[in-house]
Amino acid sequence: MSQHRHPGAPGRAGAVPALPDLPEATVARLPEYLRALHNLADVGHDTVSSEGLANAAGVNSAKLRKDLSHLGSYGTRGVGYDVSLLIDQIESVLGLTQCRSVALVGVGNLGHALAGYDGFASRGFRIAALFDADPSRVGEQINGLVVRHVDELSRVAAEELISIGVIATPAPAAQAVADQLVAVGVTSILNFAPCVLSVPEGVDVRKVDLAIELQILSFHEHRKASLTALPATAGSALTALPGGLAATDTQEAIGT
Amino acid sequence: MSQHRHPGAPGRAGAVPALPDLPEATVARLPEYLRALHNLADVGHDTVSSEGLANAAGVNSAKLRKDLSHLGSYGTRGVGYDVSLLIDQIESVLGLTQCRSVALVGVGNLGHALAGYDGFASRGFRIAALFDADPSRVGEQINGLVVRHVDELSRVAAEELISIGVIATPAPAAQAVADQLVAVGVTSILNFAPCVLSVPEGVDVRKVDLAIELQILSFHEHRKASLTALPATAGSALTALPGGLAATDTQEAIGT
DNA sequence: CGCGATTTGTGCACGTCTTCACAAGCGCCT
DNA sequence: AGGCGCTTGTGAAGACGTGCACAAATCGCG
Repeated sequence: MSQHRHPGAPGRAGAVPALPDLPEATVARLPEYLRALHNLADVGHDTVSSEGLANAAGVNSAKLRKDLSHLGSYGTRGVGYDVSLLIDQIESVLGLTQCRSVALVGVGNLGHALAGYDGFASRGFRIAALFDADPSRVGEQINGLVVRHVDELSRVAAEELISIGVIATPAPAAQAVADQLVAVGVTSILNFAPCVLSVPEGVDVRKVDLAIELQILSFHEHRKASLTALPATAGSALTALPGGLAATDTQEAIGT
Repeated sequence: MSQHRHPGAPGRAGAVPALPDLPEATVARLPEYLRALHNLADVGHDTVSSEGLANAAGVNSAKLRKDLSHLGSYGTRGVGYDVSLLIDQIESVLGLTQCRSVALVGVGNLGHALAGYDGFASRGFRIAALFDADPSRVGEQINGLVVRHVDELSRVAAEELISIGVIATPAPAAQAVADQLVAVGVTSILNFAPCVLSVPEGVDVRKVDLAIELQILSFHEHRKASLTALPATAGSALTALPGGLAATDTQEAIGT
C-alpha cells in the first residue's frame, strides 16, 4: 500500500489529527474499544487501565496498548486512560464527529429489520433514505421513512449527502445497485447480499454474510466432533485437555 | 467442557478427511469458494481454472490455489478443478454433509428477519427452534415455527440436536443466553448482540455487528475525505492517483 | 509419439499482526 | 524528597498470511 514518508517534510502545523494510516487490524478493533468505553462511562468510571479496557473489549492488553499508541499517547503511566478523552479521540479518528447519512437499498426481509434497527442512530448514523425495486413496496413507511423506488436514487442522493450505502437486496440485484451507488458518488458500501461486488478502485466494500459465518462455525464444530469422537490417537487424553487445540480468539476474528 | 454425545453410527467409512488444521484465513474463504462453485455449476461449467474461480470469488488466484492445496490436490494440471468434486470436498471439510440444526434466541427486530431468512436452508442449515424471553412474543408463529420461551431451551435442546446457537437479543441479555446455550452443550455461537461474550474454552463465538462495520467504513470515508480535501501535501498528485491509497482487499477482510 | 500450451502446486521472500518483556514515567505514601 | 508500586509505551521476536515466480504435470494436436 501507499506509504509516503517524506524525510524532508517539515513538521505539520497545528494539532492536526495526523492521519498516520493506522493498521487495518487496529481500525477494526477501535469500534469495539469505543463501545466498551461508553459502557464504562455509563457506569461512572473516568479512567481505565489497559488491562481493564482490554478485558471489556475482549482482547489482549498488549494489543490494546499498541492499538492506542498508534493514535497518539492519551494515557498516563501509573494511572491509565481518561475515558472521556479516549472516547473523543477514537470518535475523531473514526470520523464519527459528524453524523453520517446512510442509504439502505432493499427493504425485504433483512432490509426491513435493518431499517428498524436503532443501533444506527445511537452510533451516529442516520438512515437518510430507503429504496426498493419492488413497486409494491414503494410508498410503505418504515420507522418514519418512506420507501422510494430505486430509480430515484440519484435524485435523492443529490439532496441528502449520502456517505455510506447499504445493500440488502437479493444477490442477483446487488451488483446493479452497487453500480448505481458508485455512480452517485458513494465510496463506502456495506453489502449483505451473498455475492462478490466489483467496484472501482477507491471504493470500500465490506461484506456481511450470515451463511458464511454459519459455515465457518460448522467447520469448527465438525473438527471438534472429529477430534472427540476419535479414540485418543497416541496422544494422551491428559495433553488433549489443557487447551492445546482450543481456538480462543475467534471472537474478534470477524472484524478483520 | 463439551459433553458431546456423538451420533451413534460411525458412518464415516469413506476416505478420511484427514483433518490437517487448515489455516483460519483459509477456512474463512472456503464458503466463498463454495458459493462461487455452486454458481458455476448452475451455469453448466464442470471444470474451472484457479483463475476463473478466484475471479468469481473475488480473490487472488495464487491464494486460492494455496487454499485448495491445503485440503488435498483435487485439481488436474493443465485443466483445472472439477467443479462438483471440489464442491463435495469443500462441503465435506466444512462439515456440511450433515444438516446442522440452529437454535435462534431473540425474535425481535433482527431475529425475526433471521428466522425468515431462506439462506439458512439453502446452505444446509435448519432452524430447529426459536426462543424469546418476552412472553408476549411466545407462541407467535414465524415461518412455520412457533416461538417458545427461553426457559424451555434446555428441554427443547435435548430433543433436537442443536449444533449452533444464534443470539439476536439485546446486548444486556446476550451473556445470560450464551451461558444457557453453553449449559445445554452448544459449542458454536453466532452473536449479533453488540457486546463481548465470555465463554469457556472450546466454545467458538463469532460476532456480527452492524455498527462496527459502519464505523470501519466511516473511518475509511473520513480518511479519503481528509486526503482529497488537503492540498497535495508534498506528495505528487501523480503518485496519489494510480491506486496507492486504494484499499482493494476490504471485500474479504470481514470473514477472517 | 513427442511437443507445446496450459494450469496446478509450492518454495521463498515479504509484509502484517501478535505477543512478550521491559524500560520509562507517573502518582502516592512515608 | 525519595522510594515504591503501578501502568503505559515500545523494541524485538515470532507467528501468520500473502503474492510472486517457476518447476512439475497434464492434455490436445499434429
